[in-house]
Amino acid sequence: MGRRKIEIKRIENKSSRQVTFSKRRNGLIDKARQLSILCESSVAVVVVSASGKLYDSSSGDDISKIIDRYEIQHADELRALDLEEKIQNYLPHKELLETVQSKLEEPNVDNVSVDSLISLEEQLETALSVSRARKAELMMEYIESLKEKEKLLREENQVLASQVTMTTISSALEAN
Amino acid sequence: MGRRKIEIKRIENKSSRQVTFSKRRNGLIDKARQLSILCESSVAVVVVSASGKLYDSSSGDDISKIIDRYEIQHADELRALDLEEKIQNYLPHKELLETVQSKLEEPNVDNVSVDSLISLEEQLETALSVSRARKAELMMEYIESLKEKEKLLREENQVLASQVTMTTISSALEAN
DNA sequence: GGAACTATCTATAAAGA
DNA sequence: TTCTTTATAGATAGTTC
Repeated sequence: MGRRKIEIKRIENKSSRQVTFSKRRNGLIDKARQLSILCESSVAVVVVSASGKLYDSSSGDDISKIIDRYEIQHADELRALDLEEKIQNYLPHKELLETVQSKLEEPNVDNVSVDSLISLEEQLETALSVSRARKAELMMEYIESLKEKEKLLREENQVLASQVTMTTISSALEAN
Repeated sequence: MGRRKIEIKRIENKSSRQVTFSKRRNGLIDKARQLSILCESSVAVVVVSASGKLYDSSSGDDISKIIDRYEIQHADELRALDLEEKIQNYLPHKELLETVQSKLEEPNVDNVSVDSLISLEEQLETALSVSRARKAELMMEYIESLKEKEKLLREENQVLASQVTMTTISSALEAN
């Protein structure tokens, strides 16, 4: 639906790719908005440009709610570590709290409650370090993907550089 | 773009709402696919229907990678820290410690160990949050530097590509 | 200055009622 | 399927950083 039909393949011209990206991204987000209103649903759209810039939108509900919903669905896939953690770490703490509290109500307190507190602290630390580790992991993954991209670019670069050399030499030879 | 114009508001008829949902959802996902191919980007779409059913699609990369990318971007904005904060909210352990302390302040208790526990915990928390923040900061800096490097490579690449074109054209001209 | 990105306009391909 | 409305290609101008 434009001046002419285009094939669905990477647009080679950088600036028209950029223009198309911006236009179609807006179009997509508007379609998402319409779907959400027309059919009372929630839609989240996340777009990452080639340059790594992030664009997101949501309609019908908060994007984090929609993503949470996605993560709940895929809980088995380790992505929902989040939820798993809540279940695995939060519950024992609750129990532990109750234990500590009940211990406190007993007459001869000290050692037991201090021990419980230490253990609570340790469990809490574990839970926190898991979520921290998850964040670090996400960042590391991202760093790896950037490094990979860099490597590919360097390779492409080298091919191009040798092409320049070759064509220059051959045209010099032809000149003689 | 149908037989007649429709207003963007909830479709009241249940069955046509259902039909529209299905058609537009597919259309949206296809548009996402096209955007990703045309502009070498990654697009994730998550749709939750009114009945709670989940539909998702991704193009250009795995949906979890795209969502990870979203979460990294919003790391400061609390989504990645989510759990950490939630745990801290669910477990007001500082208050608990204070409660314990006040309970223990009654006759014949080991005050010293509780005091040192509280102080230890506070110090630990401070140290951890500082080093955590510092680590995240360093990683973000690193990510920025990688992005910058990528940008430079892309530019260099483009220069080389145009050189190849130029020399090819000029040697073709010389041949005539 | 310059690269990256967005806005505007019109003709037309394509979505969808 | 039909056939109207809409999205968007292409070109270019403007904006932001």
